[in-house]
Amino acid sequence: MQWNLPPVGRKQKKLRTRQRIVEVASRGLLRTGANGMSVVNLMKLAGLTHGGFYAHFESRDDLVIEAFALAMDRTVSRWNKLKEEPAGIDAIVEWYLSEGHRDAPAQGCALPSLGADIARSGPEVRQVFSTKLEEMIDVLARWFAPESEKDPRLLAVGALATMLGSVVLARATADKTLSDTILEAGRYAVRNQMTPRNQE
Amino acid sequence: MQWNLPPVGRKQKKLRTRQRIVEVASRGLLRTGANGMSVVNLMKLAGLTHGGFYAHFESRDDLVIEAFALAMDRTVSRWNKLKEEPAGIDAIVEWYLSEGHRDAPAQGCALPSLGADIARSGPEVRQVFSTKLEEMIDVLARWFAPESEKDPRLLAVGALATMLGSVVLARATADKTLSDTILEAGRYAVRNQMTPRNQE
DNA sequence: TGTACATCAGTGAACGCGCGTTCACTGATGTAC
DNA sequence: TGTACATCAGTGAACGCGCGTTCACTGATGTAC
Repeated sequence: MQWNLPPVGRKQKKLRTRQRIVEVASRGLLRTGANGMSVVNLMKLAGLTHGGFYAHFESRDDLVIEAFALAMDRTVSRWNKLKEEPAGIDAIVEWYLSEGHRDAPAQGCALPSLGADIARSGPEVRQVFSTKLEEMIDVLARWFAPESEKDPRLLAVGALATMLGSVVLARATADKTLSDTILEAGRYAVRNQMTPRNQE
Repeated sequence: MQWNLPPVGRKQKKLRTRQRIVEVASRGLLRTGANGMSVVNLMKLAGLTHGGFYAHFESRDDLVIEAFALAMDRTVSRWNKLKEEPAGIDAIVEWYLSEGHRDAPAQGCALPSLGADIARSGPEVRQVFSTKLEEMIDVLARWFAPESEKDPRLLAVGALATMLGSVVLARATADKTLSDTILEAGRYAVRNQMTPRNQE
């Protein structure tokens, strides 16, 4: 080899492995919570043994931060895709408050699954969270009553809080009828926030 | 002793100890999450050693269920007290979305702290949750636009979801300014839900 | 192209630790007379 | 009231287990010539 590019074969394979671990972790942690998955189980799901983990990450905490950031990115991407549809923000709201999203946390938004865990985490995790949250707010804010005298971002935050809160409640409820009602209540509440009454 | 009442001294003392453990646990778990506190630490906080735990509870899981139910009862009681005030439901909303509530999870509502954990728990925990949630909805529903064509309970659920979601977001955010804004957005959103626009 | 050596992603046994739970014990309290 | 015995709330050492992390090793891949 006379061209002095770095050797790519092994490095690329390692990078793909690393991405697979983060991917598997980001879905697993949404399902089990930030502390619900061991390094052993995680690596097993990625088709590896646990020892190799530390060739890719400094610690389990580091992986959790990356996995968590990826999960939030995935939601932002999904929203950006959904906003292409004619329904626009309605498509986002319908998806967020759907039975499908409620029943498949691993494929869904990180906020209902990990929000409380993040609140208990260190400054690094919370900093990542804040950054990604701003992104989510920005995506939503573009649809929110730009003619209103209220900051669209404020309206977006309210709608996001309503959606995530509804999903938390709907997932925790044992009774399916009540759970479905909660989703409906969430959809109704968000719709109300999208065209707010004038303030007296 | 000729009257055949049960001996009360020791039994009452034991009952008080048991209540103290549940009390300590209910506050500790709000702070740390359902898996964040060991039996050893819990008993230490209650001023005891860990061995005695099993004189009071069959297992740690049993204690968690009781502690969690107590935490939800405490919130219901607080709301019932707040509703005596002239401000009525506004007092509840103001408390829920206050900086004080955000910054003291152990003294607050169980939903933002434990909601996601409950969703991952067994049917017994979720059954308790559903029952207590219905109580919370009932308390809130009495204030919600009884003249509206919409079920007041549906409005109450929407407001509760917005409040709990806002507190989750506000607690997770690293940036205090953003966190305060989230609380404000929550208050604004809930106010909007209390007098919904007419549906077209 | 073929051969000898270097690299390093991934393996799996082993570590120290904290966990939930058990159990023989203690000593303060209750009961019997 | 005093004495002898029974009860049992609480103690603390010990258990087996799963955890995050370390490390000597392996064997496939890359490099040098």
